[in-house]
Amino acid sequence: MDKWILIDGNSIANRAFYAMPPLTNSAGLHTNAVFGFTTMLLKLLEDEKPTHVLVAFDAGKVVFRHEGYTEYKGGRAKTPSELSEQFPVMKDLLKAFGISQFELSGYEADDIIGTLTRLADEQKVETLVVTGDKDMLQLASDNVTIAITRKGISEVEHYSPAAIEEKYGLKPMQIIDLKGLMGDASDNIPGIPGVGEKTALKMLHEFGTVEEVLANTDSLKGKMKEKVETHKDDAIMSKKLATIFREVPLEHSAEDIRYEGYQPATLADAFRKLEFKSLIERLDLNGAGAEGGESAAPAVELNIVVIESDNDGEALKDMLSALQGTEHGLYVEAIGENPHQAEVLGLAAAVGDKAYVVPVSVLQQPFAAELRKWLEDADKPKNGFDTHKTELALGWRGIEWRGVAFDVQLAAYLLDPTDTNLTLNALCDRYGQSSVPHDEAVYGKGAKFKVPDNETLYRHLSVKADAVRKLTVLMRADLEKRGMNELYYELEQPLSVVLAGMERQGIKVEKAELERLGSELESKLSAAVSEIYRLAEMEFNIGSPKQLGEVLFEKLGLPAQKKTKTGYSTDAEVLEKLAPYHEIVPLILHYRTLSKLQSTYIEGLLKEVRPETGKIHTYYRQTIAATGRLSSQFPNLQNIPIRLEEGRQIRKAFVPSEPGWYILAADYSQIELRVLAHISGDERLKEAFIHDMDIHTKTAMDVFGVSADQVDSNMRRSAKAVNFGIVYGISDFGLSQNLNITRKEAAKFIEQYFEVFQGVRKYMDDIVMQARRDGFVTTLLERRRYLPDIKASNFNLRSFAERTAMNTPIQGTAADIIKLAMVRMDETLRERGLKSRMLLQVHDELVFEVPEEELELMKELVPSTMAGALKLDVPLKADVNYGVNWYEAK
DNA sequence: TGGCTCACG
DNA sequence: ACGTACGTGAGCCAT
Repeated sequence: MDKWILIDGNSIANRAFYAMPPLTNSAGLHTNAVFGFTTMLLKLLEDEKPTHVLVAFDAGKVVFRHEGYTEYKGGRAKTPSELSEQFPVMKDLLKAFGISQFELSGYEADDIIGTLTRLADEQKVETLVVTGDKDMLQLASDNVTIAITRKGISEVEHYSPAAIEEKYGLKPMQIIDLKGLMGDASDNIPGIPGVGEKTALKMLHEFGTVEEVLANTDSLKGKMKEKVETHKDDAIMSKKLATIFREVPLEHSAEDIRYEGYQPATLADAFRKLEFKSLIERLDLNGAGAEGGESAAPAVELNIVVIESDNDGEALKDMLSALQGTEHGLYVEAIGENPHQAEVLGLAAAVGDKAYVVPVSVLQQPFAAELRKWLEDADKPKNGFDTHKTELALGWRGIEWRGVAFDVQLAAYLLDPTDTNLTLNALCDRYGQSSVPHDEAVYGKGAKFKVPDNETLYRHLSVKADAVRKLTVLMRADLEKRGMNELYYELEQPLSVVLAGMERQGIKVEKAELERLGSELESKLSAAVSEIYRLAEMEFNIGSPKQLGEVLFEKLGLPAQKKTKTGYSTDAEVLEKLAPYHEIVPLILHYRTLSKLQSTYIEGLLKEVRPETGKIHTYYRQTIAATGRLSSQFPNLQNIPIRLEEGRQIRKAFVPSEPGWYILAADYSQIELRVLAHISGDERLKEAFIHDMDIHTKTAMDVFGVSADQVDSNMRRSAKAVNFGIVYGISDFGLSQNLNITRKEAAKFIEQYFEVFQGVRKYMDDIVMQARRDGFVTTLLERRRYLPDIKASNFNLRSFAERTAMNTPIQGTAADIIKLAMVRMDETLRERGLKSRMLLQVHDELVFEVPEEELELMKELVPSTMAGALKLDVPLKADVNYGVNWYEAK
């Protein structure tokens, strides 16, 4: 079966150019559009496995559409030279790929593609059109799917005729009617002024085509009628301009676009010229082409010494003396996502042009005692990568890794906390270092994972250690430059050690208690299931949103609320609204609650309890959250139920690990709003916290202008929602959703809030301006988050960035504060020789286990340490509770 | 593997 | 006119 891919070259190149950060090769040639284009192409080839591929380009100045309308595409800014210089490069690269490209004087890429899709329809060949231009949706058919780029270029959304129907309620051909009515500013297609997408869709749903709309203007009202009638001709012309011409005189046949695959050598040479090192790695082209494998090798050839047996005592001595200074890099390879269970393969150390490798089997032998002593010596500084994981992986094998001086991964996170690819390979690319091979290329992935032969493995570890050595120097300087030394060395680095301690300590969980709750749930579940089947008069999988949707909206005929990509939405919000219509609905909500508890919290947690100790050991990730918060995995202990009593019972299973001890939990009171009071300097808000008032009640008093005893529960609830909204970066829509009120009412609340809390309004305005000016926002401890979308022309992207600008300093500063408290608390417990142990962190809460004799002390010490972690213009406050389990500590 | 749903702060 | 509240992780279903 043939499969064609037709790519709109100009459109994709444009998208790539604006989506990618600037990038040049050493000759100064801009390459970002080429790079983006290429990554997208590779993904397409891999995902779609086409038999035929064509890239079409616009050609010539005079496009036939100009005849009769000279302003077509007139308003468009001139293509910047940084992009136009990349077109010839792109065309050469396509040649190297062996991919055909068409352009034809006087026609646009759209028309060429339109013509080929006509052939595809005639021959019934499965075809994918790839473009950034929604106009192309008009080409969709049973054979032809349109892939539209979104979010840059890495992702595409596929549109079949059914998908278009679902999203717009239109047939593919009606897309040109849509454009005819609403126009397209980017192509200078006028449409009818004042008609946007919403209005246009409404008209088309009623009348079907531009012509029918124009013939029925009588049924329109007032201004709209007038506008449509005065711009009849514009609409007709716009429709014509938006119509893709599908009869281009091509002198080619389908055979001309057959794709046979690329020649590795040719492609390797082309990539090398462009300095696309990561792509060479990705396609494993190192051995290919003119330069053979040399280019991927480190600039200076590493001299690798493998320490394999006790005959290598001398080499080991060399290694240890070389490691005395701080100019080194260490890398410990620990395989597996969960560090508590990771398998350690070995350790490599790079100093100068030398690398020493110690396989794990050797590391554990008697003659390596000196090395182990060095690793365990807190006074011997070590530079590593993901040392948090290393500490856990080695720790479970009896080696206490201490004395981390610098961690390249942690530093990279602070330098850009939104970076989701914190691998050595990616960091080397970003910092212009010679590339480290992808782990996937060395080990394979998934079921194909395999440790390679020793030579390959040792080389890989050496190259990584060498990369750590080089990146350490660069990143230390970067942290310094950004004023982040204190954040790194005084907070995050020490915290990493504190976290590892908590994780290894673990928290004791009573399996029997979970099992007891589990069997209660089981009987409630089976009762709910049979009742649901009875009311539905059929059996189906309640856990399948698809089947549930069919039952609710088709069989039972309940009114569908909103839709998702794949069908009816059945989330809790929808079901709440449906509850009055049918008694099955509350049962389904109940079923959802129960099955969530059963699968995630009973079965899920039971699987994580270590049989030897009865404990659960979570793993806090310190390099994930963009705001600086921690996250918790394997299992997540930061989302144990509390809001509903049924789920809260789960907490009864979390108990102290020593008999007679207690669980003590302390949480910050309103930390985010206190932080907001501090950074905004708003006098009223500060005043409220200085007097330790109930903040939601106080907000209600001020916003509604009433006295404390006049605030009813509804007013307080609204005020609470407004306070939440303020922290999140408020929008009238968001608030209206949350409170189930109209947008207008929500907007009024917000306006009233800002009238009263003018300092907060000023903060919100200032922080957005600051983000626009600097490109980033910071927390009190100089944690930084970049907001590249703050200047985006796309409303959505920009609005999102603005809300993030408002929220991140607040959420991030709160994260800074509790992290400080954790480091202090750990020190204090140690210094005072206390037995109490810090076990968990849940964003604004710390959980300890405490022996009876320390209870009185800890009840005072924990909240005072938390409150004193950072001095603000308002007091910080923490409440403390304790009990025989986590449930009782409330 | 991605989408949906839902648990937490 | 645009379509949203901020930040996470896990289980299950459908593909």
